Amino acid sequence: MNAPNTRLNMADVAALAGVSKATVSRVLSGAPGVSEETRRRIKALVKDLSYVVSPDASRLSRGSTGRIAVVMPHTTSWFYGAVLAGVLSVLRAEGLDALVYQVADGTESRTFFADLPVQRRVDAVIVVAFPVTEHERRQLDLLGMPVVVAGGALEHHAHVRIDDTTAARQAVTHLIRSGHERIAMINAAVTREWPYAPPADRLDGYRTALEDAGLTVDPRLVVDLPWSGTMGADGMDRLLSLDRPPTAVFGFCDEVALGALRSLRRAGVSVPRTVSVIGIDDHPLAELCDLTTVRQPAEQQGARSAHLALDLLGGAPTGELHVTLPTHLVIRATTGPPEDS
Amino acid sequence: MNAPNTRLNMADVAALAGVSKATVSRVLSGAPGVSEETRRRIKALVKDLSYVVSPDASRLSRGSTGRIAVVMPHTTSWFYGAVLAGVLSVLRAEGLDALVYQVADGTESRTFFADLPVQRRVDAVIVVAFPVTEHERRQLDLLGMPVVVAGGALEHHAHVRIDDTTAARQAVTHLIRSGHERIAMINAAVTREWPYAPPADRLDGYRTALEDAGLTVDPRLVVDLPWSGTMGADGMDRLLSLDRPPTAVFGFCDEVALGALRSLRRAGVSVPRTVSVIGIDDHPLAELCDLTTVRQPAEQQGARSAHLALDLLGGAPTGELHVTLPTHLVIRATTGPPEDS
DNA sequence: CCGGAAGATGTAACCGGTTGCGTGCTGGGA
DNA sequence: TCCCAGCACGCAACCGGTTACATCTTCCGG
Repeated sequence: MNAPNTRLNMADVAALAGVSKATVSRVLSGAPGVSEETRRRIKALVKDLSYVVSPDASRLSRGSTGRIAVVMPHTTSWFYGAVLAGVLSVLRAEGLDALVYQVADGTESRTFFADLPVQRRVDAVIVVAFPVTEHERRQLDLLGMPVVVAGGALEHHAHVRIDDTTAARQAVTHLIRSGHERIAMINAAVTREWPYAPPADRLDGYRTALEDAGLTVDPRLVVDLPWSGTMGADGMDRLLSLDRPPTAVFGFCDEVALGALRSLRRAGVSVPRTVSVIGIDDHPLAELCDLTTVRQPAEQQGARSAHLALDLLGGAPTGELHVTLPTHLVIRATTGPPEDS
Repeated sequence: MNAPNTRLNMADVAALAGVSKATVSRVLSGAPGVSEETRRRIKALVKDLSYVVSPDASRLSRGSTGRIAVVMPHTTSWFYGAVLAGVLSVLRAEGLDALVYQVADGTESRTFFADLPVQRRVDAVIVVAFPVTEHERRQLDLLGMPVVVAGGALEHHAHVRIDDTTAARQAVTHLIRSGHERIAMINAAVTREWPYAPPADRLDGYRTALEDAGLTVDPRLVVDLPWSGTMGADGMDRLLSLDRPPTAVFGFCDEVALGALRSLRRAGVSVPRTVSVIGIDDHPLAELCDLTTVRQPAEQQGARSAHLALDLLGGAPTGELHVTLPTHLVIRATTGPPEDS
């Protein structure tokens, strides 16, 4: 294989093959109207020269960019990485490229939705677990291209997600079945700047699970904290300082649950003997920490979103545009019956 | 602000403004030769119409794509996500887009380096902590565009990384200073298919730290395992089955160390009383697990790589092309003096 | 032996910008 | 008053493909 020669363009290849650009183009795009022999000859030459078409030029005449934007608030945490992995694997199979936009804080978000830099650069947008304000949603509507939401939902748009309420119910129900009655929740606080839906849904699941079991919801056992790496630990500290601490704690996600575990360990509280802990996600490190949790399929959410985007691009929305993927309880070593039972 | 109108092109804007495309182009690209008044007028019109130039068309005439490829073996683990975050933040500031390629297993790797799909799609490539075979390296050389390696090194190319040997020495020296003499290492096994450099370097640091302290290197205390989520746990199990288990364990990275912690916890071994554990990375969850570790600046490595790529694109390699970032010992609760001291 | 359909290939316009060069206008110095 | 520098702007070619349409063969039935 020779050196990939970027200086080479289709006209050169055509000249070398003794045909016109049109014929080369037809061969390369698999269009009909070229004799089998010519086709073979050109293909061989192209391979020999390591010629590749310019996607930009191609885009210009064809109209589609062959790219899809993936927008996420950050790339560091497991969930986003996993969703991205799912998206990428599907797109790669289709020969599409992914343009990743990290839109972290409020300022970035504002400029992103004001400038909409994805305009004209991509054919579709996949928004990953993004707290979108009403105004931002309207901006997305104006984009004039398919928008798919992964790990969340957005009016007017296709989405792939889990049922947060159900996931929370699965977690809390497991605690109830184990015999717990004083069950706390450490939740992520939602603000107008951060209108993230899962906290409310999971809180709802927590509440209804308790109510369905005939247990009362004690507001002192629900701790709301702004999102941070140590909010689980902070929340647990607060719960431990109560007169009657809970016997079980449901964390908004695994990272929160792991934070709670740290506080319990430092306080010398035995887990799960004195306090049980459960989270949501099934973060890879949850396994290493023996954390009981409710697994959500992150990579699958990414993959399905990508498929949805492709469907939408194909113009034929064959399947359902609103996909909810199932979650599963994964019992490990941080939950058990309460001490007094 | 009106709806971003994708149907609008520069000719339309020019017609509306009563000028030629050339003038609009000059205004939009900040080129000289346009009166201040015309400039203002066109800018206002452009804003009013929410017109954005087509980056592809622009690329075609200008020659550069305004995009950079980021190639990584996977996106899920913290390190890659953090590097990506660093890259993205720098690129965004420069108005460049990032095309992310996930090249996971051997097959993907082979096709990636054979087809070099990044050709003509980007101006530069950032390769993140990627085990690159000799043949693949040569393919990269042929690419004819700047290549920067983040979290590793590659002949002929710029790179940003940490000194793995030093990092390992920092970890092991900390254990030695705490009084340990039987120090084990759980390392990632390198194969021809996976020619990843850090394992060898970190092993080297482990060895030299021991030798410098006058300690002998016991080969039974070095466990090599193929990379997996539970290799830390598996390695620790093996170490625990020795006649004389070590009093301290150095994990190839934090995930390995956390795996070791799980085995110790399950075996009922007290940490750090009976066995101390240390890793490398300072994974965000290391803090939640109170894991002592050597911190490496992942996001910075990404950011510096991006800057390097930009420098290289600018044609003026101002600074050093080989950057080594410092690592720091972070002492938490999984290390302490050995029991018998 | 002839007309015409089907298939292979070339021609040229077009996608949406960028830019070298040319033109027309203005103002200042001789 | 005349000449020319200098500025503002338009013209048109070009970037590298795609594709509608035209042209030329070739092979068939009549």
